[in-house]
Amino acid sequence: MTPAELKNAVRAAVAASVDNGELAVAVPDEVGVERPKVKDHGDYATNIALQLAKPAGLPPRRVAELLATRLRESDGIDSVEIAGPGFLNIRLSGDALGQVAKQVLIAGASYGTNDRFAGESVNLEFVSANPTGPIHIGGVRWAAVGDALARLLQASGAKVTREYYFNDHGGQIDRFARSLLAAARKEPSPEDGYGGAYVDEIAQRVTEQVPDVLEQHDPQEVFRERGVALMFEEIKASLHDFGVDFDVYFHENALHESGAVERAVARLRALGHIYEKDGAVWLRTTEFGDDKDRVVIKSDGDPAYISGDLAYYLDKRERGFDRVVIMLGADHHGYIGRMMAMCAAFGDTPGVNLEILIGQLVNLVRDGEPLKMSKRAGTVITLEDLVEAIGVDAARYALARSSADSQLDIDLDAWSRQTSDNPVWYVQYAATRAASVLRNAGDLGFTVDHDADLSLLTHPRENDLLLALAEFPAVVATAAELREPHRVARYLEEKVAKSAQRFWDDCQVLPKGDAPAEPTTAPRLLLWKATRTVLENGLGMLGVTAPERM
RNA sequence: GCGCCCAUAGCUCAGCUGGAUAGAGCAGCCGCCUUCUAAGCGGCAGGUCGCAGGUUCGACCCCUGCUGGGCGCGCCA
Repeated sequence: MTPAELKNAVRAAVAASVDNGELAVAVPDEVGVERPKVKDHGDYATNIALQLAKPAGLPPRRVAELLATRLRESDGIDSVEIAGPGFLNIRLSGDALGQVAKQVLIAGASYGTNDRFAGESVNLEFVSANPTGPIHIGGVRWAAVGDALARLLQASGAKVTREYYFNDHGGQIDRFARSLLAAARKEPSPEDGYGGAYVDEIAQRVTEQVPDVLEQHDPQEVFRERGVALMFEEIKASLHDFGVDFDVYFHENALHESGAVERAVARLRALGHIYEKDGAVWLRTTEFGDDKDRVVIKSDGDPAYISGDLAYYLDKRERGFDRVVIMLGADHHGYIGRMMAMCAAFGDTPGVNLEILIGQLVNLVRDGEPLKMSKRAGTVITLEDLVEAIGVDAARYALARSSADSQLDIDLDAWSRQTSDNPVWYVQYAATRAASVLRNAGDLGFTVDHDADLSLLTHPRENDLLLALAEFPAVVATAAELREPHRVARYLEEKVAKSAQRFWDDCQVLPKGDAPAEPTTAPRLLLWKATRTVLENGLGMLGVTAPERM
């Protein structure tokens, strides 16, 4: 019996009591069932009686008694106790819990998927770093978290498009081009230009592609075009090596060249949210909660930066996305007000059609001191610096295991150590132990038998592990719904890997030496297979590998 | 001045959106390898959940005000 099935049973008990006239309440759509912190409180607990007591006009314990009586008659429930103010503590029968392992095997790679976002089309935009340098550490957090979120939403039934906004229109590109030109001429970088060894590298490569570039009549334009292209290819390659690939790379230039900006402004004008002042064109965002109105077309006739955002949002909606999600760094949180106002100005619902997630800053720490210098990028710490220090798996896991709402320090020494103070190793170690049991079983001629007698899984360690595996689909759904992939990482560490390690220690699976198989051999093997499946699926959602051996 | 995020064990962080005795990992101390990976497991110790009020049967969680830290408030992009 899974938690979802148990919820249905509890809800059915409520419905039955209502039908019978014992409870005068509306049957809730969803009832909560949780794992109690204290083991004595059973396998699962629900506070539904406390919640229904007030509307029913009955004491909580009286409601609890009514529900307990009915629940005790349900299949798969061993006992129901009323505790404290009116909690229902539920214990499952051994076989009902054991069936979870079998269900994991049957579902296989799809175990953990759910239909929370079925039928929804979601556009996730993240990283979107400017092609003026290697991808910096701020963008890396979203590379890991955003990609994990994409996987979680997909696992929850959504149709997800990963999108990267290629900011190739504004003045920072000109500064980059001037920096490349200066480097090629062996001159110092301009005051407002870009520094770092990579500028010299890119300038060098452009010069190799176009040997006479400095003799051309507009060399800066050559450096701009080719330098940006090279930089962008490099960014794509680093992200690919990091396990992150985008479905759409969208060019800001396209919005300006196609007339999309003008169309977006015209649309807003028709809706009555545009006015002119001081020779510029303004969007009345204050009408929708922003703290000041925003210039859309500058007095010199050039579109302001936000006009690209207007057109880009409209374009995404016209491409059919129900939800447009944008993930930004903490230094961009000031955009939320104007973006949400813009969304409302188009007649959409902020928070539903447009969602903006803010990730706080990440520091790389070595010897207790924040890293300040990068080999290639000067004072900007890059994706390469991180991966070089601790590897892709540790990097992705370290970034994905903490809430994006909090600033994060990544201790490079701890995460590069191949010991137990490195959380990703702990989870991967559990996964390799599962693999090794299955491998050794195969060598001994045992196969995983789907018809194994799961009622023999009565050891407390087995019980705990089964309960942990049963939680997975709900963890995935919650993580997707709250946009918090770190819940999956914590679950894998604290619930699955922990329970699996304890199971390993206390429950020998394979017979020793030449001894014949024990009755528990087959069900335990099946439990290991289910555990391996959950660890693989869970790590997979974070973009981390589950090795066969370490 | 205004706004966003954060504050929980010595350190790094969870806490399932109001429930039972606040949880992990590391660091510290004590145990466990005569067969599936000891990169592990068990135990001990460690807390005024930043401070002060409020809301209610019940608050780490919600509200208000402080304190401290990070980041922002352009006709830049």
